[in-house]
Amino acid sequence: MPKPLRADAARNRDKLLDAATRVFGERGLDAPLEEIARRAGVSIGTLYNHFPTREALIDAIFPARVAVLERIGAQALADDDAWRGFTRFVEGVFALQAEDFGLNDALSGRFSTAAGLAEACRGGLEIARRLIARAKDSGQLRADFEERDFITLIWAMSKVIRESADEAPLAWRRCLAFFLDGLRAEAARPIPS
Amino acid sequence: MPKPLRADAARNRDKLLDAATRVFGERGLDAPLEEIARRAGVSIGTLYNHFPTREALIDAIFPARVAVLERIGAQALADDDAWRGFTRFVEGVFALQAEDFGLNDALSGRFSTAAGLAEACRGGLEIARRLIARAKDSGQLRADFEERDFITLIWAMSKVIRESADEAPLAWRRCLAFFLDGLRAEAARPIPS
DNA sequence: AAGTAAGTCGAGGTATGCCTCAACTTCTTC
DNA sequence: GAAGAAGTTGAGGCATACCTCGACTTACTT
Repeated sequence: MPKPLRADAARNRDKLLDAATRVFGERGLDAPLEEIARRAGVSIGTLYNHFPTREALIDAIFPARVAVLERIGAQALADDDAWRGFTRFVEGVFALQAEDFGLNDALSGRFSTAAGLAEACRGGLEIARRLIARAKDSGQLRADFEERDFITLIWAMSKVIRESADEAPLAWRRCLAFFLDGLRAEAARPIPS
Repeated sequence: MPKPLRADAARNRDKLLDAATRVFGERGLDAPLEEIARRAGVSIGTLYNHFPTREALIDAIFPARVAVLERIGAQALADDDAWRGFTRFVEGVFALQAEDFGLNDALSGRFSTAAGLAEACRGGLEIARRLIARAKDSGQLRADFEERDFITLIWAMSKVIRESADEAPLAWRRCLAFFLDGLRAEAARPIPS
């Protein structure tokens, strides 16, 4: 339906998406749009011509990246061992976040105004829900761990990832290991009110 | 040594500290200084007259707040049960952070350029170190938990606290409970490299 | 009560980043 | 290759926040 772009416009659009992916990846979703335009070798006006809002740009990039998570989740669901599937999924998600500050922001809910991104996140959460249920059913994941706790975990780890990126880029793995040990059914103690 | 302030200046200084405490508490350490001046009923020039940099203002407020942590830590060290002391300290720290976004920023290392604050944090860490050692010695805290993991935990929880403050102000307690269950010696599994 | 040091004020300069639009350039079509 | 549609440009207006400085006001001293 949308009429085809002129050749140069299509080229510029690609350059913009490319630059945006890099800049968002390095600096997060609130990186200055002017830097994206600069890196794309294009004027700020052209950026706005293609993507009238920051959300539009985000929506053009991140749903596909989030979809990668769904693939990881699908593989995890195929794992014989429900616990191993769950942990591999979680580790996979954070490993991706560690390489891409934009994805990090995207998953931790900043810019949830970007409709396509929000939709993709819902898809990812759906898979997470299934992995959680399966790991609980197998008796390996503690019974009181819920979907909302998964979201909380994403918040927690996203900060750790960002904060330690320069100094100790593997710190998040240690932190996650501790956390996962607390999620095993046999480690569970009642949550104090 | 510093000659005494004129009466009105001392009053303004107090009003500024008061306003800054509230504004930092609500909005974090990067709150606009002009709002602090406004809330103090004083001009921006007066703010700069008393506190030439943001750091000076932070240093005038937060060392005392961080010192509260040391008191909590001292109480925790007095607890018969080393594990209970450790967990009470941790919970105490985060409970304070939950009430004060400024303290939250302060402890998670933003504005570590503020010398007095950094010093106070070092003091707090010293206590944490002792609590950790004691809880490990008692065989209750897992042996591979280190001081740097405590710092990582602070990063993690600070984000959870901030993010959930509006929607679910108790989410951090759940998250912390899971995490602490993973810190018990009997829950510990080797950390994957 | 006057003189002066101390303190206050706030308009305005600087910087960053958002976003627009009228003039210009380039592609495509016939 | 001319005309028109499509796309690009970047200066400039807007907003926020930082920070300064010269004119003004107030408190203290004698």
